[in-house]
Amino acid sequence: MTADARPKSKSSSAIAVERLRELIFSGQLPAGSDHLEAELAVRLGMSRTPIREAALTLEAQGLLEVRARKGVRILPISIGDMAEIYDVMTALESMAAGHAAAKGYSLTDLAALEQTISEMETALSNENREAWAAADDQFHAELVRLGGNSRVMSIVALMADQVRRVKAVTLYMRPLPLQSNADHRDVLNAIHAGDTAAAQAVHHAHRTEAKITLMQLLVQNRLHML
Amino acid sequence: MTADARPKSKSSSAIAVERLRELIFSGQLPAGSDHLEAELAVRLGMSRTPIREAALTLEAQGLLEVRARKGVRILPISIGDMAEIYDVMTALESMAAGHAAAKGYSLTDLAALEQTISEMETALSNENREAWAAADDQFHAELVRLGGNSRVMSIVALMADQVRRVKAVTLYMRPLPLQSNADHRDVLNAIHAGDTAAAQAVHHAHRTEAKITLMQLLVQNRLHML
DNA sequence: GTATTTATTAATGTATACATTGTCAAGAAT
DNA sequence: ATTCTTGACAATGTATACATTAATAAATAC
Repeated sequence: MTADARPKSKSSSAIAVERLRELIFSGQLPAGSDHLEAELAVRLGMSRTPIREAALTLEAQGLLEVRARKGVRILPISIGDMAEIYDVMTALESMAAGHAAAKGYSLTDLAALEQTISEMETALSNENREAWAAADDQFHAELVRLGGNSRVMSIVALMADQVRRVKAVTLYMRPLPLQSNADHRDVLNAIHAGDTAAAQAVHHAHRTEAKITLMQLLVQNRLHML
Repeated sequence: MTADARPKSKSSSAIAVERLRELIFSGQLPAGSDHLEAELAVRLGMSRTPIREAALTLEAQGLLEVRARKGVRILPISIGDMAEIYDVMTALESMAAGHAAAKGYSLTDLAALEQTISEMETALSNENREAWAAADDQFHAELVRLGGNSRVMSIVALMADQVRRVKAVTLYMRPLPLQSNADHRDVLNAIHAGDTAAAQAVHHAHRTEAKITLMQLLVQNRLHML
């Protein structure tokens, strides 16, 4: 048996997907901008073929759009888009919370969820918004995982991707989300108690509140498009 | 040269997506079967490139899987998959029904939905299951459209695609869905009355019932994989 | 000066040649 | 007989050449 560290050579196409995602989320490929395939190929040091395949994949994920003879356009996100995305997340995450409660998870099973809440509390007391946002993302991902529906996991992950750029902008505009954390703990408790209706209702209310807060923030700051 | 009157020339890639979908839904590419890219290219009369691009697209849509050196595999659907799919549809369609009720649609706005219900009634009295299934699909698509969330429309359409093959099998196994039609009319009435809670609740119950019926049917007939 | 037509061209869409790599089978060593 | 090694092969992954087409500019007619 070989003692190599399994470099696990990834395909250029997979690398292109990763790198393009990074470039989009970091803002190096700004929303609304157009980019020629050949240009991106040079930038990533590969031929047009894997770039095209990556573009197809990212188009299916809703991050960009390939337009004939105009290159790929990084999709901007409007307030209306955000409303749509939040509604989808609200519906699916609430269902996941309910299903999670029905599964009779032990405290051990819920340790990961508990962990993300602790991290959010720590981040809040340190007023570290970046850390809080990261832990919040993990909380929602873990909640959905506990729901046990792989399709819900995939869809919610796609929606979370689309909302990521907007969150980066709004993170420092709003007050520290103190109430948010109490909500999270309520959801955890309802799941542990096996109360499906409560888990679903509490999380639904939590997400609805978050949506309203974000919408107001976007309107007040004239962030109609990001 | 052939006098093919094609005013609009679609790309080979787009044609490949269409044709492959047809082949999958018609069962000519059965669930679980593997197919080499070169093979499909010959079959559709084009090179591997558009076939690969179409495969990428269809993979993102959850209809098949591209596996290195094994060709594309048409994804089978298990009972567990069906449960997941129905849960996603239930959550999103119920939300759409609620939102549709909140929009204060006039009878004119709801004419298309009314039309699909009439078609289902006609199909039922004629015991025409194919026509009923087609109208049922249209009802759900129209309901989601009235909800006004484009992402919900896309996601539900994807789920409906995945469920299509299974429906073709189960269509003649179950009794005629008489209750189903009454449910549809209840949903329409709730939307017209502007009763968001009722629209959501009634549709949720309708979908939950449909899921249970289908699950029992699959288990009883040992259809663990399709 | 304006508008219509035509020609150029730049970028994608497609075909094909080539590189890479896992699979599978045959054979050697134990 | 079994397992491990090795190597040929076959299929995808990638690069590149070529075809197609819509946008743009140029030119001509009015």
